[in-house]
Amino acid sequence: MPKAKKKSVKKTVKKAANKSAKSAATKKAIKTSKVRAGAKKSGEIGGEILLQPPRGMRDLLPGEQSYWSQIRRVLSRMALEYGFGRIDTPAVEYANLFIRSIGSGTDIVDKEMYLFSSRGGGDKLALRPEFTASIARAYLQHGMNVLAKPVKLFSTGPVYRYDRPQEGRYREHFQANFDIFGEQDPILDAQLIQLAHRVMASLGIKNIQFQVNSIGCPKCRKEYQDLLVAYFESKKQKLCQNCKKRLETNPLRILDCKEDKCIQVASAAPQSIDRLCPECRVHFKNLLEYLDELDLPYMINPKLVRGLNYYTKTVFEIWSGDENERKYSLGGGGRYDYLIEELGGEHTPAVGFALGMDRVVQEMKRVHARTHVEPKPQVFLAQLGDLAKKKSLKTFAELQKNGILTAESFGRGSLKSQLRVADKLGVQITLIIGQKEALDGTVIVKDMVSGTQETVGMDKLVLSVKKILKNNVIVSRNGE
RNA sequence: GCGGUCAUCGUCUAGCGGCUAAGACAUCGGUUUGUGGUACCGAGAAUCUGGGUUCGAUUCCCAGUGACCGCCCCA
Repeated sequence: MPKAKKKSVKKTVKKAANKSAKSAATKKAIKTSKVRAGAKKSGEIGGEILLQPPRGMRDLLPGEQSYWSQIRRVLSRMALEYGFGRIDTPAVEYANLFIRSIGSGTDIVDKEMYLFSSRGGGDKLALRPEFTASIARAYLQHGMNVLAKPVKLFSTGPVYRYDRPQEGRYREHFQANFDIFGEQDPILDAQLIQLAHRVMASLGIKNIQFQVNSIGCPKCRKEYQDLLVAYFESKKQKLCQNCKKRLETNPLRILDCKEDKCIQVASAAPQSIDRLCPECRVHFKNLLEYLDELDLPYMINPKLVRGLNYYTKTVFEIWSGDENERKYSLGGGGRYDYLIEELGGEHTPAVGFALGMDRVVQEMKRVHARTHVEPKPQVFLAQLGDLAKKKSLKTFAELQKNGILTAESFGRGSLKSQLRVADKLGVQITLIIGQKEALDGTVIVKDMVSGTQETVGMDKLVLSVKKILKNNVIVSRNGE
């Protein structure tokens, strides 16, 4: 049988010789189960329980939450300012929704989507790899086309992509998503980029840059694509294996290939912005004028194409940091004027973008951005003895009701250990209820800063605590 | 999907083909009776999983898993 078992028994016996046999054995058993709690292979139903999340997924622990709440606060404020209504859609959709909207031939659909069947086996489902398809679905389903245009929708939540995890790249990651339906004017595109810029600025992330491009509408895109294919066909021998395939499936992506030889070929390729139809050309020109007017940091990247098929006209990405530190984009988006039609609605131009929240957090850490820190309790409630313990819960609730954030450690017995905790938490006041106080209906109010304490009646407790807190604030203000 | 680096208490690290795997931080308890910072004492806590080589593996080899990096792709 498994070596581990033999070993643990051996060790247990050794330990047992020294110490209390029973407890050592028990602990060892628990210890072993920490990582393995069964005998079968991982992933099997009824198999071992791995005490870790699946690959590419992670826990966001309390210590990290100040970044996340800061982002959420900024996002919801911006959403409000720019008139976006919050929408939440399921993380699971029918797979066809994504296949139709993102398009087969894209990496996201072809190799990164989590696909599964429902229990009945009939429904082909998928974990969402992005938001826009779901939002468009909801837009249609709930008849939002009758709302005053533009319709602006905002969402945050997890998305799932089955790719190789690295830093800043997770199989489950969180996106904030903004979509605007019903307007084709590029001023909306510009406004969206402005919004993204302001979100970053509010988070303390300076030094960002937008890359923008226009890939045209279906008409000029088709013409351009034919031209591009013809060009690449003529240079086919010089392309990498992948790009030879892309010639059939997604020729635009060749422009974005990182292989040296492909870069060389692509550098001389016709550019989409030179081949735009008059309408798209004007659209792009106007967008750039708006961006100039807003003084937003952007550069035109003619090779920017993006991996989703539904985009038309404007595409853009957000990058941060200095040139050599740039590893990945913080967000991206673009216009998708035909997606709603593709899904069966009336012609509805639209534009949207997604922000990678995990990457934004990483960036915030890198630039030591300010975070949102939740208020910490300034009061600790200590109890001593059975009667006091009984009263403590009620007192605790009473303090909270009066807006006094209070910490406690009711499970502890000794006053000393409770005071240690109080000190560690850095509270300003410790309230002590002992046997005597419980009988008298009083509380000891101890000022942790000065070390002085006084006994007050239970009815005066709130008042007394508030007074000390107020004084201490003044003292600390003067101290600054 | 391909390639590279790595894997020891909760965390950061040490170590060696062979005695009980060491330390720091953190945690918990104590230093007499109902009072916190420091100090002192004590406790619990780890060699990722599986296989191989070996008398003996935490150490060497292989595979798996995971993290990180590069490619691919993307947020």
